Amino acid sequence: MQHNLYLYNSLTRQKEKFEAISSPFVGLYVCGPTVYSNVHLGNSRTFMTFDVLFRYLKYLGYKVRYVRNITDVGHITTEFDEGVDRIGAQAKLEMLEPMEVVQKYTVYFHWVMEMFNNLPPSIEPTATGHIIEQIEMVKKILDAGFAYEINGSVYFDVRAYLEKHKYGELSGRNVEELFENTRDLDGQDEKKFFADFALWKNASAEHIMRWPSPWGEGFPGWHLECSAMSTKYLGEVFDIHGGGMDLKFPHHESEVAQNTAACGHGPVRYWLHANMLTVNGQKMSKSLGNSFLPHELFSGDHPVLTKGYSPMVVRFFMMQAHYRSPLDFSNEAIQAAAKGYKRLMTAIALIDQLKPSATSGFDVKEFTEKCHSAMDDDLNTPILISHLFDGVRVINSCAEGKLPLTENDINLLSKVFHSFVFDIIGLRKETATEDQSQLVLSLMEFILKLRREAKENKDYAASDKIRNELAEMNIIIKDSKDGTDWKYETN
RNA sequence: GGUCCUGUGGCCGAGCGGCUAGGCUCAGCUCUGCAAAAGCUGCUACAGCGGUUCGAAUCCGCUCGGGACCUCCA
Repeated sequence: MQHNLYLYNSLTRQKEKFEAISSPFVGLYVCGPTVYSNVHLGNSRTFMTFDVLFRYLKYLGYKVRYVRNITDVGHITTEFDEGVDRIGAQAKLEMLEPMEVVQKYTVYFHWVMEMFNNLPPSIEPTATGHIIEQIEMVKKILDAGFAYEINGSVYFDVRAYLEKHKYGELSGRNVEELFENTRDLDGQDEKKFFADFALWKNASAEHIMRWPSPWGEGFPGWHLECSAMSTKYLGEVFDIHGGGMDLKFPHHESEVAQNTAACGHGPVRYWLHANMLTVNGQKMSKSLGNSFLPHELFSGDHPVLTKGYSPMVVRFFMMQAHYRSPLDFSNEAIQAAAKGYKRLMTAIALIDQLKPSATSGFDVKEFTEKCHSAMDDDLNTPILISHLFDGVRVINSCAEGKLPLTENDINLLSKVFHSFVFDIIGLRKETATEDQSQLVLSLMEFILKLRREAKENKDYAASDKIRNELAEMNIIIKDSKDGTDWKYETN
């Protein structure tokens, strides 16, 4: 595969050239949502980030198997005391069957992914659909001597693991230091060591979600599903694993340990972590009350929001920041993004109307290469977008007859813009279901004729009235030398 | 308290040793009946203090500020 893609690998803390294990195939695993509540905007940012990676790898010609799980059991709120399963807890709260909870929030999740134009993953496995695989993995880890059973639960034995392997490499953590900083180690815990984590939890009498296992009825630990499912669908070693930064520890660290314990080696070549979305400088989170849901952002129906924004404006807004930087949400910032997005889309629509010249005043090849190298540099979408706006200026100048472009260059420019804007960044046109029926076209022609006549008679009150009234119907009038254009716009 | 990241102009946000990021905002000009759009020009930057270097927003140290993680988190 001919390319020059570099990705920042959390494991080595540096950018590395991406080399697929068995090109042209690439295995990509991304930690999906725990479907006990609606995904919020911060979650969406992570999935958008890896959607761009998925898209770019495909653009480069790779055959990507993109696996993104749905966590529908095992995500425990606290591992001390009883261990409350998030799905189970929410089921009680809403008085629903756990699988109703799962279904409800999975449907919302899929809707949001579609609204943001994220491509569906190749496989979207659920934890409950892979109980057998998880039990098998627990057995393997037990057999290897890196886990122990107690009261029907099985825990990963971090101290035993530390004798042969490192724990904490990915997140840069030192277990001894963790120990020093963890207070209140009460003796109530069944774990032998504070850093041990559950592979399999015994289900108490009232626990709804339960499966038979060699250790009695129970349910799998959260970290285990990713290990089991990534191994099943991508193999013992695969190319890329992604997720939000807040999953680095303990989730991903434990995943590495489980795989290493079961197979003798780490599972992943490149670990990628997306940074957080903040609101007023603080991580978006439910407990802080600063999180809002995608549909609230679309409608503007939330105290934090001054108005609604379309999904593509939101996506564009996210793409203007690098995925490894925190991104702060504010009304002002997204307002600015909305205008930028419109400017970009308007220019793209203009490309096909450009009139070719015999010569070109712009180097389209060089432009294309710049766009490529931006993406090659660890998916630097903000730089890519800055280049695209250089292209926007070129398109607009050409449209005004101030800059010549050959027919070949125009075609090339059109191709490049479509590739990067639609295929790679994953924006899509948000045409406001424009009614192109003959009736509408005739009526508009008639209205514009009335306005032209008013203008010719210098009856500007009338012409302005027509323009203003149309604007209220979201029909935007633009006068130019050649006449008057109109278009229907939303937002 | 520990580990790590970060501090750029009115706002957002790249850059990571020398070369205009870009978007939005604001001002002027061109176009225009006026708008809008577009083009051109301009306006404010690299938290502070030291150090390394011919040269630092970029490397090092300290100070101050912000954030993430340290078994809920995308």
